[in-house]
Amino acid sequence: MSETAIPLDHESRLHEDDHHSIRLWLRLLTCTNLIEARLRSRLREEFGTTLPRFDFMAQLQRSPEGLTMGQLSQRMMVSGGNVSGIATQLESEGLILRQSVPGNRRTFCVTLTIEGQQRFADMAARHEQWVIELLGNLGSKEVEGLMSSLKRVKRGLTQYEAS
Amino acid sequence: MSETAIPLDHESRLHEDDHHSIRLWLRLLTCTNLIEARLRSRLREEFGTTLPRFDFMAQLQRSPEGLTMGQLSQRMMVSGGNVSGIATQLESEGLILRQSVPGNRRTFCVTLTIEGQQRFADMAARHEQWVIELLGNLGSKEVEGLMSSLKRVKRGLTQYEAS
DNA sequence: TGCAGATATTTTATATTTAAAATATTAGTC
DNA sequence: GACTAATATTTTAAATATAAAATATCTGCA
Repeated sequence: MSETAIPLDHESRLHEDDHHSIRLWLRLLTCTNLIEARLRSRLREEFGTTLPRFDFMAQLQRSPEGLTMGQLSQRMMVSGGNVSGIATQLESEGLILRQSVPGNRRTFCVTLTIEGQQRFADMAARHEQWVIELLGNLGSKEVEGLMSSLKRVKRGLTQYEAS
Repeated sequence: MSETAIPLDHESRLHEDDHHSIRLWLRLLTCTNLIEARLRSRLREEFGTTLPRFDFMAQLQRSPEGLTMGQLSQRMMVSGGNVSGIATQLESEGLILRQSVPGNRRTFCVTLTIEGQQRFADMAARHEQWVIELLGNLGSKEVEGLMSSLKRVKRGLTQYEAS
């Protein structure tokens, strides 16, 4: 038991004759789910917030000039209705602003408030520590290899979409 | 624009000075989300079902002797309440059985019905095609490299949990 | 100008998900 | 046997997610 406990996860559903793409997909899913679960529980414990709210604020912090709801939806890879709901929450908590733009009355310019910036900075520092802890056992060679392979995966996915 | 359109996704939130672990994490998240979205929409279009339901049935098909609710929860990496709800649905549709076990009145033994097995077989064949399409642009060398690196990621995550 | 179609967002209805509480059962200990 | 703790599952409440409908606005064109 102490030697080689087989983890039970998505990969438990594999058959011996499954295609290697299936194996890769399930391993990818397992790793992502494991990391997400850790980050989610820590964000909740330490900051009383959630992953999508953190993600929302992270995108805004990266774009100090502000983002529209549509841009946030695209970058967070969730539906428009979803960001709309999260924005309503964060706005009511005073962490973001939804300002109307002079030239265009359809769009909003969403930015972090000062309080939102400070709050996010605290969380981001801890978040970075957590991710480094979670992935820190990899050497830089291995990280490089993963980055380039995953870039190919990503490119294959996005160009596939176009065809 | 046609040459090198920069995709807007989770990685858009990166800063120049972010740690390489953060970069890796966001790329992992992006790839997984992209694949999940494709699989989800196709399962809905072609079979009118969802990813968690497919996952639930996949785990059962892998274990013909049956699984308990707790085992399903662990392997699907979701909460117990979640599998409980999915099981209720699949049971009402006649795709699974939730049988009580003689020696232990706490647990259920969940199995696929004959209809469930057939239904799953149809979906699994298409699912495999989709995943091969989505990841097929990778050479076998690259898949091997990803598999071994992700194994290290996974090991780091699960042993980290213990410490 | 007027209008058709495209775009941006929100709303609605429904489904999913989690965490935590509730329920029920089992196991261990004295 | 009785009591405590652990285990297995379901239920509940709140948050999250999607798809589709509804609103509102903009753009282009005749």
